[in-house]
Amino acid sequence: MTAAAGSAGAPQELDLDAQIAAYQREFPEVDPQVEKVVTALGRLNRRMNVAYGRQLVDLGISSAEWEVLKALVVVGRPYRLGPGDLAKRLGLTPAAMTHRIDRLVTEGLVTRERDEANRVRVIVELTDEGREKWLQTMRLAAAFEDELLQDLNTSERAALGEILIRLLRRVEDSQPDAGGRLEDLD
Amino acid sequence: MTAAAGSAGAPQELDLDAQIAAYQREFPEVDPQVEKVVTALGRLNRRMNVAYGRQLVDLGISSAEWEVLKALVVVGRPYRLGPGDLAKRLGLTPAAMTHRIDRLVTEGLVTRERDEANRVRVIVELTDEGREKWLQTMRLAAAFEDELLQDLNTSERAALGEILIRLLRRVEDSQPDAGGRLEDLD
DNA sequence: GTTGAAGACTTCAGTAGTAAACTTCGAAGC
DNA sequence: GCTTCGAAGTTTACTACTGAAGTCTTCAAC
Repeated sequence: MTAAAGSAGAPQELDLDAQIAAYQREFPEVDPQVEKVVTALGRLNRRMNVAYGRQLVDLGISSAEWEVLKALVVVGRPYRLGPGDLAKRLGLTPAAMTHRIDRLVTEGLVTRERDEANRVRVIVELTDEGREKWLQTMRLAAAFEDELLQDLNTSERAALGEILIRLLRRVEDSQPDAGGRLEDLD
Repeated sequence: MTAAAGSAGAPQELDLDAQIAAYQREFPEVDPQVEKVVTALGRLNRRMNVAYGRQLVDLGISSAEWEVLKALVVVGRPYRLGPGDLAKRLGLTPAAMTHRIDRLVTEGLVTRERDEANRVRVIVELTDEGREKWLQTMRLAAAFEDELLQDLNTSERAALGEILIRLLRRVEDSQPDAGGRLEDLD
């Protein structure tokens, strides 16, 4: 889940086949089958992100805020991390985390306090309200995902998952980690 | 293709199974199979975007610039569009397009001139250099995509494409278009 | 015990985006 | 032929991010 926020409107996309045709016209060496898979993948992902983004708007938080809540929930109780650690996990600079935390504190979704045992450190902790907000996002996301996959039976889902994981492993191998900023979340 | 640019480093991600386990621990109602498919999809897409982004860095352009080149190439000769039309296609505000075009003009990848037949309008046209730059991105992207899909035989590729398109159709139906910004491209 | 270096976070300057105000050209009404 | 309206782009104000500089605490060395 990630996505959407601004609102200049969604891009006006060509039909998938028209897009592939344009690629073939302008760059004949392209393999249409490969391009179709890749383009569909990107487009599906984008649409999903738009959907998640709308759900977040309904819940009154931005996807930037959601990312932070998710990172805190995933580490488990007592739902604490330092700003620097959060920044690494989210792929942001510490400076950006400072501001995100400011907003979340203002909204009561996390607290920020100095670590008394080691006063250089700061501890960001999820509040009950923050945890509840995250649970709400999960309920909406799960409903959307169930609907999205409703046309696929169990074996199709398994096959899709297996192929995606195979592809994922291949990119991760060639991209041992490190790297360039990204855009989305899980 | 879209992606990466900044450089606070890539997010430090949990292992896929560990991530699913965390979701199950914190939100037991979740369907692990569904979550696995969705998470793998998002993660694969992100990794791909990182890869595309690196290629663009190597070629000396940003993904913002690349989006504009692509839109112009896709319309075909004489590779012309107005700023407003470009903004709609890319899902940006006209204001943002003004600045993107500024940069592209400075780099010689597009030209901007008033439409003499209708002096309210501006015409953005791809230069030969801009078209060549786009072709270079396609050559790199195609090589990466071939490598990515090398483990899949033709029927697996076809099956994957078919499923993705089925899912895409479902989201597009429930999301008749309109609305929230997005992040990636094709 | 004071000094110096390292680490963790924040602050500052610069960039790219949105939203909204503004400017200009073209078309229509009278 | 002037006036008004609308469409197309640009400018302005504000937000969120990066990268680099700055501040404050801790730890090690002397």
